[in-house]
Amino acid sequence: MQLKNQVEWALHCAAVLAGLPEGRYVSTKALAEFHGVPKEYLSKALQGLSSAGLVVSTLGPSGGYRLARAPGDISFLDIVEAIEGPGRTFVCTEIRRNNPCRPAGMCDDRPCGVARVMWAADEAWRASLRQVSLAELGEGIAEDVPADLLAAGRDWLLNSR
Amino acid sequence: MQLKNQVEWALHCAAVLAGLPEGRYVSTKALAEFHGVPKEYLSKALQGLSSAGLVVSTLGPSGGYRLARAPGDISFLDIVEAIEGPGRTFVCTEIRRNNPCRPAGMCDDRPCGVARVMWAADEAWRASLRQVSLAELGEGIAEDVPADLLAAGRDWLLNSR
DNA sequence: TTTATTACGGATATTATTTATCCTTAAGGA
DNA sequence: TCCTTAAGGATAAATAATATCCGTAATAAA
Ligand code: FES
Ligand code: FES
Repeated sequence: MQLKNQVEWALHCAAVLAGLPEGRYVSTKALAEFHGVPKEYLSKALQGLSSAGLVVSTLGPSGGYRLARAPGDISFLDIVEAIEGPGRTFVCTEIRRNNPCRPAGMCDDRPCGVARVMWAADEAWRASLRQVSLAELGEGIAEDVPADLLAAGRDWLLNSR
Repeated sequence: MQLKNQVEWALHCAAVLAGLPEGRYVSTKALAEFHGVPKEYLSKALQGLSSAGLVVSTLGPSGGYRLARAPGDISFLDIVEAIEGPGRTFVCTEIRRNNPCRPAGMCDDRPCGVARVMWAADEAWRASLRQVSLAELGEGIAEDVPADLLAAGRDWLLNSR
């Protein structure tokens, strides 16, 4: 079980957009070249973010994407779910119903004990992702990479047309 | 991203084995019929449990599988990892290295800030699975299904040859 | 007004993974 | 000796991930 590579791409794109001056847009082309990933395919990920309402797009020259909300109001979970969908990692196919000793309809209203545990773990994962925002990601990154390099990246993106 | 259906099968098989009297073995055939899943394919999952050291197998008539340890000493994580492997759900392909503004080798020793957050969530998921054992699963199931039905299932499995 | 640029979405191709079946081998019990 | 069983390799089918291509409409700049 592995998350799609789009998740890594989308998170990095969101991180980049979070560092931009207000109101500036960056195109798919610029984001793709900056991250070294295929433009057409990255586009699908960005469309996912867009339809989830996390980013806003605009057409035409100097168009592209910007965040729809403040970085502090967008969580990792928001982005991961925009790419992966809202489904759980564990899906129960109700194999307990095949048990030859089980009366039909037996506690069908209650999820299976196995599923309850698996879904609790899923929820722990989600909770962990929900509590980190793009703003906090930015703080973490600022500790790793010097301010002048971050500024250079910003400039590269804004002037790459 | 979705766990394999084998995970559900393996967990249910383990739960069943945990409820059996000490020293009794149950065959793949019986487990497959009990759960209504294809025998040959379930066999692969059981082989996974076996090579992970979670169950012990024996050959010949009245052969099959039993747990290798007490139910209290086998966690959900043990079983999930036996099927899914030990890998993380988020894999970092180091797209930061493609950043045209980044000096080569820049903090390559430290994982990317994005990966750190994703891996922390992975760890939360694992921790959640690690802290529930088959014994605890058994307690949860005993609350859902009456003792006589559990006994009937046990008998069905032990006499199905 | 024209032109270049862009997001969007559908169609399609390629590759990898999951799911499943089949068959041979060797071990163990009756 | 014969039947049952786990183990494991080979292979096939179905599904999902990865990727490319192209047409359309919107938009800003020239
Ligand atoms: S029946 Fe699906 S997890 Fe138990
Ligand atoms: S480079 Fe892989 S998560 Fe940042």
